[in-house]
Order: sequence, then C-alpha cells, then structure tokens
Amino acid sequence: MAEAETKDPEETRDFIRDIVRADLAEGRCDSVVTRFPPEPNGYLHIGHAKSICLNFGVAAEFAGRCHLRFDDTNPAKEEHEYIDSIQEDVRWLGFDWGRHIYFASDNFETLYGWACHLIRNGHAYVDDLSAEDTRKFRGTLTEPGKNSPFRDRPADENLDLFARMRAGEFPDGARTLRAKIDMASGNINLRDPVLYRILRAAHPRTGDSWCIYPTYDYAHGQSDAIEGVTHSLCTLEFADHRPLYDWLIDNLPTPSRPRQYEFSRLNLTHTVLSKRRLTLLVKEGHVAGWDDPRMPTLAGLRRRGVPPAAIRDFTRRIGLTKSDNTVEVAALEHCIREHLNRTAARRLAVLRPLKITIENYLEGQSEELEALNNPANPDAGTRQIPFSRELYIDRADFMEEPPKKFFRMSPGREVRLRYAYFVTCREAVKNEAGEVIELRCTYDPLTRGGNAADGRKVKGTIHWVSAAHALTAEVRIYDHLFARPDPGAEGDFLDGINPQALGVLQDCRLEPALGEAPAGEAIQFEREGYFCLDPDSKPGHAVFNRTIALRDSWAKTKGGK
RNA sequence: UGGGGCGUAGCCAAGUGGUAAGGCAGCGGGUUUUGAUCCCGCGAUCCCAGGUUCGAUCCCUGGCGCCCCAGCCA
Repeated sequence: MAEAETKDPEETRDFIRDIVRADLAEGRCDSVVTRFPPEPNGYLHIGHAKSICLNFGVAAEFAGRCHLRFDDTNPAKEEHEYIDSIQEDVRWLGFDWGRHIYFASDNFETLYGWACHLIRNGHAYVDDLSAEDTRKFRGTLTEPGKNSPFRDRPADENLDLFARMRAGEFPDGARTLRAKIDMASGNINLRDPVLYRILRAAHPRTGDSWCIYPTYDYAHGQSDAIEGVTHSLCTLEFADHRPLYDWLIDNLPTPSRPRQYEFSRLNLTHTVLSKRRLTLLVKEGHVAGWDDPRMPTLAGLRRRGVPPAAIRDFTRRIGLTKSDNTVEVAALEHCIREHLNRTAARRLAVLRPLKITIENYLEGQSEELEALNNPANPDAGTRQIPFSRELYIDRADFMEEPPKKFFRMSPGREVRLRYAYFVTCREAVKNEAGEVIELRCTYDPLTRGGNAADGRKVKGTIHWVSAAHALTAEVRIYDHLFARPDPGAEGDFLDGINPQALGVLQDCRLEPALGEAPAGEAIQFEREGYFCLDPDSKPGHAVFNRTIALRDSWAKTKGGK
C-alpha cells in the first residue's frame, strides 16, 4: 500500500538514467554497477539521501547492484563511530548493499603497486617540496605553475624513495608522490596532483600498518575500477577532477573502465548541509548531538519521526539535474505530511491544558466514547476514550473576546468536543492575576458522539482529554534550526540559529490509549500535528517529539490580520 | 586575465525547431465531527541582444549573471 514507489525505469527520468539506459541499450556495459562512497568522518544527512537514493535506485531499476564503499583514505578525520552510523542510516533509509560492502583501505596494497607502475612509466615522482612550496609552485587560477625541481628524478630513485616513504623513513609531510601531468594546465587538478602523503595516524581499519595514504583522487577511481563500478555518480564539484580520474584509469592496469558523471548537490532552506557546519553544530554543542531532531541528519530525521519513505519520495520529487538549486523545506515537509497522513493513528492530546468542568455532568460519573483511529483508513479500527465531568482543552481553543471567524470556545458559545458532546461555555473563572484558570460549561446529553438529535450544527470541533484519566507527558516542539532561509548568507551562520527551534511543553495531557505508544511510531495528535515517542522517555515520564505540525490556515488568517 | 558547470514561474523541474508537463509554495472556492485531509480553479515576454528560419525556449554568434576549483580534505 505504501508502495507508491517505482521500480520501473520508465517512471523516473533524469539525465543520469538516460545515460545508463543508453549505455545498456548500446552495449557499452552489460549491467549497471553503482556505489555510494561516503567518507566516514561524519553522519549522513538528507543531501546524502539524494545520492543514496540515486545510486541504489538506479541499480534497482536497471537490475544492477549498488555497493556501499567507504572512502577511508584520511585517518586523521575518520572514526569507527561513523562507519557504524553510516551503515545504520543507509539501512534505515531502506537500502541493502547485500555482501557488497567495501573499503578503499582494502585496496591499499594494490594502490601501492599501481603507484610503482606509474613511477616506472614516468607518470609519477617523489617530490621533496614542503606543503607550502608545493602551493607556491602550483601557480594561481590565472597563472601557470612551475615544475618542481624534483620532477625529473629517475624512476629507480623514485621507486627507492617511495618505498622508504612507506617504510617510515621520513617525517609526516616531508615528501609526497605526485602524478606527472602538466603544471601549466588550466585545470589545477592536473598540475601534478598529490597521490600519496606521509601521515602517521591510526586508521580505523588498517591501524598503524601504513604511514602513507593515497589521496581521494588516487583512491577513488581505482576503487571504482576494482569493484567493477560502471557509473560513478558524484556531485558537481568533482567535475574538474574527471580529467584526472580518466588519466589515472588510462595509465593504470585497472580491470575495468568506470565513467564518472556529476549531478548537483541538494541545498535546503532553513538548514545547513555541509559536513563542516554540521560537525561544528555538534562539536560546539549548539545541538544535542548528531541525532538531535532539529538536525537534517538522517539520524536526526529518524528521531524526529520522519518516515524513510517520505525522504525517498522527496528525493524523487526534487529531480536530478546539474543546476544549482535550493529546495524549500516546505517541499520536504509536504512529503512528510503526506506519508504520515496516510499511516499515522489519531489520538487526542492537550498540549497546553485548560481545565473545564461540565456542570451538568454527574460528579464521579464517566463513560467511554468511540473514536476512529484513522478516518482516512477504516481498517485502522476504533478505540474507546473516557469522558467525565472534568476535562482539559487547549488554552488556544478558548478566547474570552473572540475575533470574527474564531470558531472555538468562548463565553456563551457552543462547540463540539470531538467524538463526545456539544458543550457551551457558561463562565470563565479567573485568578487574582486575571488569568483564566478554568471554564465552567454545560453539555447537551442529546449530542452524544458529536451529532445533535435536532440536527443543529456547530462551527467548531475541539479536542479534549478527561482530567482523571489523562496521562501527563513532555512534548518537544521543533521549528526550523535556522530562522533565515539562507543561513550564513551574511555573517556567521551560527548567528542565525533559531532560538525557538526547540520548545518544551512539560505538562501535556494525553488520552489513555497513548500509554501504549511504541517508540518511533508516528501518531497524529488531532488538530496539532504528528508526533512520536522519543528515546528520552522513561517509565512514568513520556517524551514526545513533534515531527511536524498539521497545516494551519487559521494561524495564517490570524497572523495575517 | 585560466579551467569547469549552470541559467524555463517565489522554489524544484519536464520539454524541444511549430508556438511552455508536473510538483511545492501562494491565492480563491467546495466538502468536512481534525480551521487537517480531500476536491476544483488561478500564474511564464523560457537571462539579454543580434542572426538563421515560414516559424526559436530549442540552432548560430556575441554578451550578461550565478556556482565550483589554487588541501599533502573528500
């Protein structure tokens, strides 16, 4: 039922799928092999979801396969925690790499041998230039670089030096292995790019068995070739690297010839999607962690209660092109509401309780009323909700002096309590400070279930909960992490953090059926939004996260006035 | 004054020599025991200027604008 998702190659069309389709049709490859290649130096976010859905999606649609490969070539930044979280997040998103999990580090020995191959053919050399001098020799965007004085060392000397780099004879940064291409190229990536650097750092997988590590440019394409990847899909900023990608494949005895294609990365309003910035938010404590529900990380979205199917649908709807784009969060929010509306069970919960007393309802009496679990889905069945003399309604549903078009409770007005009775507010009781602390009401016994025997109508329907039967809970309300749509467009992006992004309501009252809510399951609190139980919950202290509010056109009219 | 990429509605995005899909947002209206959902309706001198053509968003030429690249990060 939730399978509105397509497996038909004709359904989703974009320039990448067109290329794959043509390659298959014209025999340039027998089957398609893609890969999702994260570096384990942070948590996955919704931008990665776009790439994951593309790579695994294309593989599934064309009956190929998609590998999960970790580009673990920089032990200075990588951690095992990330290797684990990435796998968990990809699985949660709904994808399965089967036995095809790989690590660039598995290829270190092969890569080393191929580097020697490059040296022997005069395609690479050991350079003694410091990092600073390397930069100086590289030239600028408009001026060509200069050849390193070490550029023309004989192959034997290079081979010897390279072996000694590996053996640990030189300090970090003392030498590099560079491809010998063209220091005058307009493409800076071709100005003798570094292939290996000396770096003494414990690697999450190879430990301290290496002190030289291949760079991305050297490891990535070769890993693709070793795995038999046919279509290496990456984001636009790597387009400049493609000539180098191809040059390496051309000059190495790789078992296959992968092709790289680039698409534009996702940008979303009201949040940040750069690993650097997300890491900063976590490390500096601006959020509670990578899985903070305000974060655009998959872990954060999961904890927030966003269904993975909504994310998949979102990535499909935004399309795939090479144009820079910033998608409005509203588009994501739409997908979330759409999926939740179909699946979430409905419950009544009062977030800001205001007590009301039904004066003509007998003290000590109570009854059970039947309520639909999901009006959109009859199969979801019904449940019983207790009703009694003392109830809670939301403070926002009462106004002593209501403006025009306010359909909720106010003195003298009759409204419907959902699934219960019509009630009329007779009096607002105030404290010394003049604040309304209780409403005295009467009910019409002939409206049980919410329909009047005489057919009279009522403008508003509000939710409620029986005071004596209610559960109390904490509810966390989330808003956009950044108030501006474009954080950091001017000044430090951290200054744009929305202080209102997290709001905590401590004294919420829930209908009893909510006592059985399993963690993570989406529930609609009627007239409020979609919520799910947070793992912070303890016995006797439930904590709910608001995944997303229901659309609220009343707030719009009210605010627009 | 180098190299690469991109310019179709507020935001995504199809299309392609014959006169502009769809989604999101917005705005109106209808249904409604969630002011939700659902349903209906409304928006484009296709970056600009020349040229080719019976006809150009699409082809050609020249502009303009935006993004990326000078890590021993990925």
